[in-house]
Amino acid sequence: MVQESPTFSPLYRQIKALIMQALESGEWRPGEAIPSEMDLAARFNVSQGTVRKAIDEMAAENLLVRKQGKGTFVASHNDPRSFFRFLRLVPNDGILVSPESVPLECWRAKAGQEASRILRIEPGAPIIIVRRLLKFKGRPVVVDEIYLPGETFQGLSLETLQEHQGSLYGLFETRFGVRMIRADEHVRAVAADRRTAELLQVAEGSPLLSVERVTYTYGDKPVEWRRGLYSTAEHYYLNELS
Amino acid sequence: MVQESPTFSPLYRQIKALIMQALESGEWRPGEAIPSEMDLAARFNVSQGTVRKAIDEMAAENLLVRKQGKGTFVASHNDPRSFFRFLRLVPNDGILVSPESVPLECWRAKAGQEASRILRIEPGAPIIIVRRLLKFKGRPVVVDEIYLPGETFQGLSLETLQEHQGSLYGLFETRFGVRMIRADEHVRAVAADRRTAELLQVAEGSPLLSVERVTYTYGDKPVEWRRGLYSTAEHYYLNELS
DNA sequence: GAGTGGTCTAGACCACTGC
DNA sequence: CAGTGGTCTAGACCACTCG
Repeated sequence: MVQESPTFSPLYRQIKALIMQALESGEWRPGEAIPSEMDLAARFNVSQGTVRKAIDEMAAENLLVRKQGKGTFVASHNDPRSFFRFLRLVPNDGILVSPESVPLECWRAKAGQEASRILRIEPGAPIIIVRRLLKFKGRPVVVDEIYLPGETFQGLSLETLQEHQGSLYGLFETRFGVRMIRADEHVRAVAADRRTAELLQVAEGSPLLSVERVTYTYGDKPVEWRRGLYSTAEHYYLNELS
Repeated sequence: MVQESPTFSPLYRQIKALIMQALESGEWRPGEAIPSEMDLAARFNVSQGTVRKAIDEMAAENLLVRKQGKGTFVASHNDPRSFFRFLRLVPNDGILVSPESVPLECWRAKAGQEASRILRIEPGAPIIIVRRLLKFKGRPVVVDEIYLPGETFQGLSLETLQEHQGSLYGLFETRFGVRMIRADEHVRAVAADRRTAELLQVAEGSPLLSVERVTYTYGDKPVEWRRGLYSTAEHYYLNELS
């Protein structure tokens, strides 16, 4: 037989793509329930099992959350269960506490070479830069410098950041309709510069974790570039390998 | 109706446990094929679909590897595809190269408080300590100090380590029958001590990544505790968040 | 009790591998 | 061509949630 399908894609993946598309278009908002498996099966003219397999994959990727007896929901960074999804910092004693976010600065700039390459925008395109402190139990532990494409985050200001309760990605979701899906982190050890040392109340030159993160939304589109400097005297960066 | 099953466990999980048990008992060795889904279904008196779901989970946990048309195989650290499974260090230029492992020392000792707690062995029980260097393109990048329970790794010597080609976990698998399944890593930034600085050819006091890893075999049994010091001038520690 | 996701089955057919 | 994993279906029943 002739191989007719060099790009063969099983039905459930096509269904997945359709659901993805609906998600991306905002047909269902974060936190809301999507239609039942039976309804989706009817809509796409496939069996429940095929829809199920599509949803299985999306649940595994943290795009959807299943709740037996209730329905399937669009994952949201405003859901308490997602708060620690992207923050891998754990206190030495192992007892997790929610950090307090202290916005320091927020200003406009034009994208330089690096920012334009990473965020895939034109050099010189508007960007927004945010600096903030993360405190655990009142103690400063992380300094973040966050680069955002200005077009996507129009109107973001220090006031917006200060008013908001909850996680930054929760704000991005509700205020700007941007859903953070996945991220890559590059971790290095660096020496604290003077300014950072003061903010984190450590000695100048003391070793800090440098965590560079690029965060992506649907379609692997980068929408955030940030560099965090972590003081790892009282905390560690946890990674589970399997 | 009365809730008869507070500890309800679906059939496919029971099957998974049985397959796990067979794996653990060594019924099939790393790299070997396990019986076909149909055979297992017959053996356990369930449908193929149920076996499939059990295997699906185990494949997702990297315990088994499926190969369409060929069969399902026991995952092995001697498989080239698994070489980088636990090493998250990437060169700045992004081009992966296999590191060269240089064993430096290997000696016997008795477990102190920390080692006994982490490896869950009696204080004073025999342990083996290995020090080694990891080189990329001839340059030293990582110093590892590895603590192993003596009982499990009887006969391990510097010569064994030097003779062996391939990954350390591959050696553990073939020589000692120990399969590394998952690991937790605690990452911090520290200053290079004099001895480490010399080995890594960096200045004393310069910042290094400290990567503490506890590695587990079947049944979440810890079988390795190691501390690595990584020079992150030419490499970074990569973590993918989702 | 109605509606949701979760499990289990049986059978058909497809895609890939190797003899 | 036989044997393997991979897909898809249809239907039955279970576990959970909520009104």
